[in-house]
Amino acid sequence: MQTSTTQPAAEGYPDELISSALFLLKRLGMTAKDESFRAYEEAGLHPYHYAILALLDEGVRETQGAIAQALGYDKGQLVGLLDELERAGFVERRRDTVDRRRHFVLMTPSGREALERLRRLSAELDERFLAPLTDAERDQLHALLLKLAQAHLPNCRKVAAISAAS
Amino acid sequence: MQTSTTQPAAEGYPDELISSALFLLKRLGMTAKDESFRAYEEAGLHPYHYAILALLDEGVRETQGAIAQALGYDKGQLVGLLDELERAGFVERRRDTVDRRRHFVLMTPSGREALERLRRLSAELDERFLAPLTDAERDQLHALLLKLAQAHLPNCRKVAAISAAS
DNA sequence: TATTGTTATACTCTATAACTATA
DNA sequence: TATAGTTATAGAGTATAACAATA
Repeated sequence: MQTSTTQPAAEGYPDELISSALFLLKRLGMTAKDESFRAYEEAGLHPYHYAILALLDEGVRETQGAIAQALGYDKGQLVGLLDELERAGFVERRRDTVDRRRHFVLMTPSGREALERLRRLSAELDERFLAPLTDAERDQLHALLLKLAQAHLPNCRKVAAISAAS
Repeated sequence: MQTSTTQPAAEGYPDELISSALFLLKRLGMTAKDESFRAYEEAGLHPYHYAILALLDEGVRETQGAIAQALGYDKGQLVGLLDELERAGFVERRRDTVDRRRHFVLMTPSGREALERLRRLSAELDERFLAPLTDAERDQLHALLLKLAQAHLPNCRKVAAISAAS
């Protein structure tokens, strides 16, 4: 579709939007999400699956409710994600013997392998998306986003300890 | 809901996710989008309406197709947005007399007033969301996001000229 | 009666594609 | 035949709420 000759069409976002950090954050966040989804899809998984496996790898025996809370997912949504992971053989659900309403979720050996693959994929995506930035700029960006995350993402609050320690 | 005593539940995102700038960008972008939507909703509008009015304020006579292209919206989606703006009296559609398939979109005086209000709202939202950052850090963040935007957001490409000029 | 996990439902957002009127 | 705008449809993603089992 070539630009019409009878009218000088606008070529992109208005300047006043581009000069808003929040606007850029929203658009870039959506773009990053879309690109991630597509990339994970080629691996037959979703970023959510990666988050679940990464959480399980932290060593704590997690019930479904705890997983949903830690990742900020709806518990109904989590059921389907765990179904998929279980079908793929990456996790197992095991009933808690002392409280039979609860199910612990355990990662299997092949789940650990999948996690490794997902880690590499995640690193590639970071690398690709942040390619325009130098290493120093990437560190800057991460530090700034972390500050915002601690204020705005309830599930990032605990990082206060981490960032203080590192 | 208090944490159960029988199991040490995870309290938030896994560290490996938090250490990814892309992960934080995605989550913060979604949060920012949600908060913006809610705030604009109280004003009876959407961020998209602001984008459209801001574009029209740049002075060029825009057809609907040009608006959709400039903002990256689906043309079918734009129809509804313009309907709402027109119902509110903020824009008018006027047929192009030389090519009667086309409609120019013009902002009305009360549309200009609405734009002023939306600008104030947008500034407030930026201020509120970036509150954890100093002025210098906000500039840093904006510069970094702009670099990424020029690489990843097609409709931000033109800013190369702007940022070089400023 | 409250809680864990499951299922069903509905609602938003978006993408696609059919449709009209004009060219 | 192709294009500008409109309308209709379908899909993904998400949130809500009803439900069964257990406490």
